Amino acid sequence: MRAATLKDVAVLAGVSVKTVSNVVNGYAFVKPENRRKVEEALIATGYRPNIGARNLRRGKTGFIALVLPELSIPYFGELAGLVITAAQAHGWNVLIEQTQGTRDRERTALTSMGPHMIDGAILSPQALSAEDFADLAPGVPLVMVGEHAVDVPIDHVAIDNVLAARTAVGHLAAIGRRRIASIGRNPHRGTAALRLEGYRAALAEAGLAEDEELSVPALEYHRRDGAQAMSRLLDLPERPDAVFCFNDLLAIGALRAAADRGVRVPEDLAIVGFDNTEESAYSIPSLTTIAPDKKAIAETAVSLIHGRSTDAAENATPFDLQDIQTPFALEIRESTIGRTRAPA
Amino acid sequence: MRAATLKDVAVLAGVSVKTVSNVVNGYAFVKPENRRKVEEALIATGYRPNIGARNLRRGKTGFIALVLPELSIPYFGELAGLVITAAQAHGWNVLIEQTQGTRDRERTALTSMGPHMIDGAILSPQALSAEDFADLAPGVPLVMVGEHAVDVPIDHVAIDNVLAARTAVGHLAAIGRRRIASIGRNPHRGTAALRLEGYRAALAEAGLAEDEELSVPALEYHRRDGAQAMSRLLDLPERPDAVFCFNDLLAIGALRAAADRGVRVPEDLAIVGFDNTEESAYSIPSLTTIAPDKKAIAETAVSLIHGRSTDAAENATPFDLQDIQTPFALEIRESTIGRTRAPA
DNA sequence: GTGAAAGCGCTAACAA
DNA sequence: TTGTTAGCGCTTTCAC
Repeated sequence: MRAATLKDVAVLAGVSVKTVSNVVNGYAFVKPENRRKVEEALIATGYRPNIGARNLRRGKTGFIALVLPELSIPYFGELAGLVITAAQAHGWNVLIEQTQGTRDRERTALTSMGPHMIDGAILSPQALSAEDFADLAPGVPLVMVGEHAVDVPIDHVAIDNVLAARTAVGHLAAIGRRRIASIGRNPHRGTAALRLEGYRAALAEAGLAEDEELSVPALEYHRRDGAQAMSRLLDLPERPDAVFCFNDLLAIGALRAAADRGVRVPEDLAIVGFDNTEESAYSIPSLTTIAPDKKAIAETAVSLIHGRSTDAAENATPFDLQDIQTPFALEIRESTIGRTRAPA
Repeated sequence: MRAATLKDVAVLAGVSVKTVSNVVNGYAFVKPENRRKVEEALIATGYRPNIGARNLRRGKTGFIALVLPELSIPYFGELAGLVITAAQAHGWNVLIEQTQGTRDRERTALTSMGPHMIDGAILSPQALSAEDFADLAPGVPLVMVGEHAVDVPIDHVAIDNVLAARTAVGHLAAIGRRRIASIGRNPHRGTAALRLEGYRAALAEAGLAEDEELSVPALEYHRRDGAQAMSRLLDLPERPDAVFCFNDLLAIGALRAAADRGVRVPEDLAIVGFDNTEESAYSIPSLTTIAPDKKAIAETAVSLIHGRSTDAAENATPFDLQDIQTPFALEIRESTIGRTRAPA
């Protein structure tokens, strides 16, 4: 049984397609009698608008793309869920593109999505550099979340990474730690540079000397990398008494490595993470972490695209680049101050 | 600058749209000279096909829906990533719909996706019952993963839940546990019934009596619910010496509740989870868990839809309902056998 | 208020 | 081998 079209409904209701269309789209001025007839026919046929056709006609697609490394990474899973919810409020469906964080796949994700495919894109780039943005689908509103490739004239939504890192490390200093390490240095990640900067600033503020060998790089930000990096730190002749990890996964790995060596957290070693993934509230010990307002990030990013995409259609506000900072908080848990209470 | 259309390319190349279309779609018989001209024009214009228009014409949408409770739940995040990858191989994009596990949202997800919107749907229903499937978009291939609402003539892909649960609980019995609890009983989840059945079968096989109060229900399958349920079990006058949790999140919560009470895992209490989420390999202690082959689930589900959707178009194999079982393994870690080695 | 008809960009019959 | 053309289902002028 072929699905009902507008025309089928019109025939059944004995009116024109236009009238049916008016009813379907909530146009106010329809003769009550006709409206009734149409509504009946709508139900009788089980009519559902063909969104594709509508969008083709309207010149919009009804989709936005969300380009991120991997959905299996908790932070991105959580973020994606929030983006989908936020997008729904604007009538958008979300196409998710996974890049594994490679520059190549980030490029193709962006270029393959023709301008017809999507009304906009939100991306969390890991490896993309300025030049890659040259041949982007023009006219597609783009917003970057999290990472910030400098020198690229693209809207951006994120927390203040430097301040957040400073806050995290400041907390470690405030509880009396003196030999504070960091895990996550990475020349290819924009945020890594910012978090490292915040880390250094906090050390300086606390009057602590920086020790090069305490800043351990991590190429990937998975649990495994955190465990490896932590192992290296624990092999040092003079062990750190605290470590700031650039994300929660690294911190979870660090926690694991510490446990494997019999190093007590937080007594011997305090650990702070970054992202406040749900997992961090239940690890043992639970993880002190920077909690970005992910909902705000998702909603702001979607709103920006929404604004741009209607702008573009109408009177085109020319070029007011947005760089929006969303709130964050320091969530203090057992990995820095020890057992206090069971998690909620 | 308006995006280039087929017609623009045709004009520039000095041929007809048909020829351009032939080139774009890889049709073999095009005069070499024309092909060259078209290809040049393609590049010059930066042409990108309008997928929406193509699909409208072809009567397909190029999308499949993935309907699941929440992307922030690790199991679903991981599964979604795999589904997206598998779908890509068939040229599909994936629309993700989050239902929060409520029947209402599951219903609307399924019905709102008109048949025009999607070529098929994969769903992981939590609360949907047989009658809800009555008014589904007809003609849209559907496959259920994981949960299995009985009496519904819909393709299904999952592991053998009874056997998996039996294996998990059998393992607990094999390491000498005698008072084995379970967390996750739930009248509204199809899998819960199966896992409970496997739990009971394993107890019987081990010659262990079943104790009603050791089967604790969980309405949600989040970490918090696992912690609450575990607390209840630890309040019992006669505590269990092992617990089988119906998913990893419950197990993580149980781990946390045990730690809060000073109950040692696995010495005092062995814990087994279900799903083998990445988190379970890094918890402290790491979690013994049932590891379903998620990749197989994702790929099988997508293949089924693919088969159905081409079937439907062509000679319609009438009705051979598929109920496919994918492999699983028992991943034995510290939460049942104690410290052995650091995770890889 | 409503109908007729054009056309969004594409594919595919049919002709040439 | 290629051009012409009719729609896919919808929205939207423009008449009436």
